[in-house]
Amino acid sequence: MSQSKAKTRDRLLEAAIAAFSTEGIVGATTREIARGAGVNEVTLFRHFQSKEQLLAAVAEHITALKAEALIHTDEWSQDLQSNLLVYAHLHDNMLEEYEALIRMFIGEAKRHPHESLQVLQEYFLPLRNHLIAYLRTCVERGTVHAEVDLPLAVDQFTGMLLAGMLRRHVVPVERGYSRDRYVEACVDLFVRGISPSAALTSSTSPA
Amino acid sequence: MSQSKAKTRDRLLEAAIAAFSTEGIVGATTREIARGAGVNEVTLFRHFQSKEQLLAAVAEHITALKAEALIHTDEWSQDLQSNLLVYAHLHDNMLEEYEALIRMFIGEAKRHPHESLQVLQEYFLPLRNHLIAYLRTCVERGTVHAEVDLPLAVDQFTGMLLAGMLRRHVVPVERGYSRDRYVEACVDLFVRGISPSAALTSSTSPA
DNA sequence: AGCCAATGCAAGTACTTACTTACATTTACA
DNA sequence: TGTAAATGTAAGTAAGTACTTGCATTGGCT
Repeated sequence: MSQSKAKTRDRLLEAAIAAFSTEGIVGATTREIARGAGVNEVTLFRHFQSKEQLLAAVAEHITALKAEALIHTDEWSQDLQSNLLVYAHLHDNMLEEYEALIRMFIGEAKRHPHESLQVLQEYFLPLRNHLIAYLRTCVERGTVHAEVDLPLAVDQFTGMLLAGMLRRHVVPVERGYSRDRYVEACVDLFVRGISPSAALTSSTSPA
Repeated sequence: MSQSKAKTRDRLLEAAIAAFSTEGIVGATTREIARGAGVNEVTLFRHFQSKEQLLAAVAEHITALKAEALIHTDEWSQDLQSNLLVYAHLHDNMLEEYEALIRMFIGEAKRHPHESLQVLQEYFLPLRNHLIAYLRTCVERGTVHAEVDLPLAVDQFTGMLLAGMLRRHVVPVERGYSRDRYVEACVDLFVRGISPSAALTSSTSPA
């Protein structure tokens, strides 16, 4: 019995994620969420006392899935450029998969700061730390120069990917390059930026 | 008389921008917008027949202001790095000024595609074209290598700035670097990427 | 079979929203 | 000063919302 209860709870959470993503938090109705889960609206309120608590449970439910994202990231087997390309595509696919949810929480960030931070921070945090740890080994190995601020650089890198996804969905005009080409270009730009090649040009001492 | 009418219309538009930005499109109420403009709610409906038409007028009103943004961008007087730093700070300040509005339209992109595209595209388009045109002269001058896909590169550059703004407001945690430092680092990374320094490392032919 | 938790169903409550109508009042300008 | 456009005031409508209550029904477990 408690298994079927957990089942309907999960279906309610999934339906809530879908409704919140596409309709927004205020725009999504408990009636529609219940219908999407195939249950009565009253059942929704028996599981979650209010719409706010449902939202909190949704945020918890999403962050609980974060461990899965790490499964395929233990292969830093190739050179820096190839490894980063693999990571970039993985990251970009995650962004694409949850694009509606991400955009929704970006818009709702000031109205629901806790849930926004919980989802958008905790979900990508392990991936981010994994990438930073890898780049640190590259610094020791000499394939990344030591002056690089790794957390900042990683934010730049993932920021380019995030902005690319947002552009695709918010300003869907023909931009003259494909999605894959953009991802590859981000890797190229990033690698050139962190490689120990030429002299460092700092903006505080312009050439 | 028609001057005072235009005045109340403008005040309604400004109040609508503020309300839409902070409360979202569905969350913002006509009552609150009218109160913010200091007029009666009925006056709002006499100027704009519906909330939807008010939103459309808001989008038009915002894009009509875009010309102003170009005023201070005709100074490409220094070297590449310095010029880009000036541009980056200008762009970043614009992002910061309209952060709530930008986040709102990102979240509402699929529900109001026309208005989202109108605002987020047309507003930054002239700035973008201005930057591309400048970089084209740099290619001719030899300070930017010729293989660079300029529109893509500019999207990467502005994308990093956009993502930086979003992180500040959506995931407001201490990141170990200041806002200015992030902007400078974006310029550094970008300049290293488009400068004709070392050999090109393409992701299609990794070293 | 029988119990009990989980769900369904019908109806209702209290509230808010966008939007309207009718009439009174202000305000600019000729 | 007179007139007409612009605004204010008061009241109301129709619809949707989150959420509740009471009771009937299901379905798994012992």
